This record gives sequence, structure tokens and C-alpha cells, in this order.
Amino acid sequence: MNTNFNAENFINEFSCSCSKVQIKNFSKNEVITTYIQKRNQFCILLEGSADLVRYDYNGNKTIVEHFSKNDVFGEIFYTISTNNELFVESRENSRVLFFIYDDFKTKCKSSCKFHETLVTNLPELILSKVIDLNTRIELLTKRSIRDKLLGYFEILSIRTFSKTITLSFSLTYLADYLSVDRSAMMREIKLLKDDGIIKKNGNKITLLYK
Amino acid sequence: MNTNFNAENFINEFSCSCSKVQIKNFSKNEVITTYIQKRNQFCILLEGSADLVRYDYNGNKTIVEHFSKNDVFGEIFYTISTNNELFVESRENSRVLFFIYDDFKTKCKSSCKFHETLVTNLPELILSKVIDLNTRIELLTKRSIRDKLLGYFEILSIRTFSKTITLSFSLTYLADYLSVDRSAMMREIKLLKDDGIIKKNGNKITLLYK
DNA sequence: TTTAAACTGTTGCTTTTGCAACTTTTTTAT
DNA sequence: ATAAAAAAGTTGCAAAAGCAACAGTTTAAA
Repeated sequence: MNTNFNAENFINEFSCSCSKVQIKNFSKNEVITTYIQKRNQFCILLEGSADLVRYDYNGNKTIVEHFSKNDVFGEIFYTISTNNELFVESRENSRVLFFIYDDFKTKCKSSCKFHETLVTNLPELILSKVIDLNTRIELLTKRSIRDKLLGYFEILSIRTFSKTITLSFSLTYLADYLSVDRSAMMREIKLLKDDGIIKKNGNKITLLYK
Repeated sequence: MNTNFNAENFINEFSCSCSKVQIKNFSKNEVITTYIQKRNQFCILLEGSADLVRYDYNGNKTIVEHFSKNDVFGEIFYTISTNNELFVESRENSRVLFFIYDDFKTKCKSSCKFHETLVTNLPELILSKVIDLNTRIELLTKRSIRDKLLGYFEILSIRTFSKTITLSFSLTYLADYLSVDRSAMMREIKLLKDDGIIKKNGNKITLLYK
């Protein structure tokens, strides 16, 4: 699965006049959208990165999803608004394309090329989201912090074809992403080092096993 | 998001002659497919129910995903074959449609109506999968067994518009689905009862709060 | 450039969860 | 109808994870 679709280039090329989409810019830490009462909102991250975050009643922050360029998100992907407050925060300067999925399925008046191409590419974009979500579930269903960490490192290692991986974010963030307590995670990292399973140098981690 | 597409009816109606798909029947507990070397395999569950399961090195079973009628699955939805053995088990007598996604994107020779309709409905089918996966992530990111249980009960409660829910499967299964130890989960259920938060009668659970 | 804020690293203590082992009950198959 | 298998329900103990509270370090902002 490898889509060549790049929404940003596409938009620049056609400087979209489609009446059904909207593009907005966001600076770091700005809230891009909330998942409340925006039924069928569909967003594409054109540039930058963002997180879908949730804070529970204990103040625990969880990174429910992480989005990077070309990722899709929006309330369309959620059925039940639980009591959770979910919102998407920009992690750096970002550009986001918004539209309402139901509107978009029908052709726009001018039957513009942009509209058409986007619709054609939608399955691929959503499919790649499914892959991301499944990867995340694989991690979250691991029973221990150790297994979550190793599972995560392994994924990065496979992706980069290297036993040494570089974390592009803080360990605090990683803990939120793996949905575990930070200090417990730090302890586990130390144990992994002590057991000779990994080596750590700043934000570089090397897998020593196998 | 409500798709009216029903793959089974559709197939019966057109008694598909499309050369690119295959339909097979499975009886309870049979392995429908494994997620190893079946790149781009795309499956639709026409009838019955099934689970994507994983056994880790400790013998822990995890229900990675649960599939019911019209759900889609297959290795196409997974990028990285981790060392995990993933396979899809039929939970009852089931019927499954198989095809290779890449083949299917291009029209079949006869440009059959079946092919066309399926392609048209693919985005909706995948979209509804995303919704399921997100719901699952919501649950799995909860920090405690208690929160996972309550989160799960709440989802069922919202879906059925009722404070009383009926579990259609065993508690053993639920523990595998929530990815927690069964006895620990049983203990937590007891505590929830003791705390007057739920009432339990066989497989019926009533939420007492709020 | 100095100050504040965020992140890293660590630890003692508490709570939660997992594990193993068992009994009782329910379901399923012969 | 009965035996076997699966599930429910319990419990003591061990291990893992969470919590809180630090000090030291790095990063970002004024």
C-alpha cells in the first residue's frame, strides 16, 4: 500500500476553487478541532503534525492518535461521543483541509478536477489510516510496559531498516502515546538497559537482541 | 455514517461471476486466514462472526479485533508483519468473500456490475472499520481495568439506548478483548458491584450511576 | 543572557494487576 | 442422560505499574 497522492501538492497545483473544502493554518499547540458536534467532519493534514488527545478525570493525558502529513482525521471517524473530550492539537505549524464528508460524496457544481481526484484517492487515504490504527492496537494490547516499549521500538526499527532508532519527540510524549505512567516507563527503560536488551544515548536507542 | 450496502444480499442478487473474487464457507473455530504473506488480501465477512487473534509468548490470547457481518479485514490492513502470529478465527458458521485489493482496483474484463458496486462501496466499508478501530483504541487507552469495563459497558449502553446490557459472549472472551487478566477482571467486576456502580445478573449488566 | 518551563532520571511507597490454583456452575457433545 | 469441556467465581501471593515528590538537565522564551 503506497499512495502517491499528496494533498498539499495537489492543492497548490490546482489552487482549489471547490466550494466544499476549506483550508486553514494553525500554529503550534493550537486546537485544530474538537470531536463534539461536528458530525461527518473530515480533515486532511496537508502540512505539519498533530495529535488527537484526551484528558481523563485524573488529568492523565493520552495521545489517542498521532497525525502527520497526509493523514486524515475528524469526527467522521468516531461514532459515539463518549463523555471524553477529544481534541486535535497542532504540534507544529500545520495546514489542514476541512470538508463535510456527506457533501463531498456528491459532485460539486463545477465538477472540478480537485474534487474528483480527492474522491478517487479517499479509499487509499482511509486505508492507510486503518493500517496506522491497527499498528496502534497491536501496541496497546501488549500486556506490559516492557512489551509496549519493545513493540514500539521494533516498529520503528523495521520502518527505518536499522537497529538504532531516533525518537523525534520526548519520552513524556511516548508515555502518553503508550498510555502508561511516565516514571514507570522510565524505570522499565532502565531495566531494559540493565538487562542488555537496549542501549540508550539521548534520544537514540539501539536494539541489542537477536 | 450508515451504509446500506449489504455484501451478502448483493452477491445473492448478482450471483457474482467476477473472476477476481472468491467466496468460502467456514465452520466454527476454523481459521479463515492468517496475516502472513497474503499481502493485499482483502476480505469481507458476508455472514457470521470472527475474531482476529494473537497469542503472545506467554500464551496470552488477545482478541485484536472482532468482526461481524459486513466487516472488512485482511492483511491489506497491516503494514508490518511483526513477529506476532495473527490469524482470523471463525466464531460461528461464516461466509467470507476474498479478493486481492490491487487486482480489484482495476476493472475486471467483463466490467461486471458486482465489481463496480463493490468498488463504490469500499470507502464506506473501510470508514466503518475505522470507527470500530477508534472505539477500540478509546477503550484500550483507558488506564485501569475498571475504566475499561465501564467504558465498554457505556458504549453498549449508548448503542442500545438502555442502562441494562446483555453480553453475547463469555467474560473470558471479554477479558481477552480488553486485553486484561480474566481473574483480575472478575475481581474488578465484583468491586464494581460492591461499590454499587453496576448490578450483574448472569450475562445482564445494569449501570446504576448517573 | 537569564529565567522559566519542560523534560529526564530516580526512588520509596501504594495500589493495581497478573498468576496459579482451586471449586462450583453452566454449556456442549456423545 | 451423562461425561467432558468451558466458563464463572474466588483467593493468596508475587510482580508490575502508578503516584508523588524530588533533583538535575535541557530547551525555549522574554
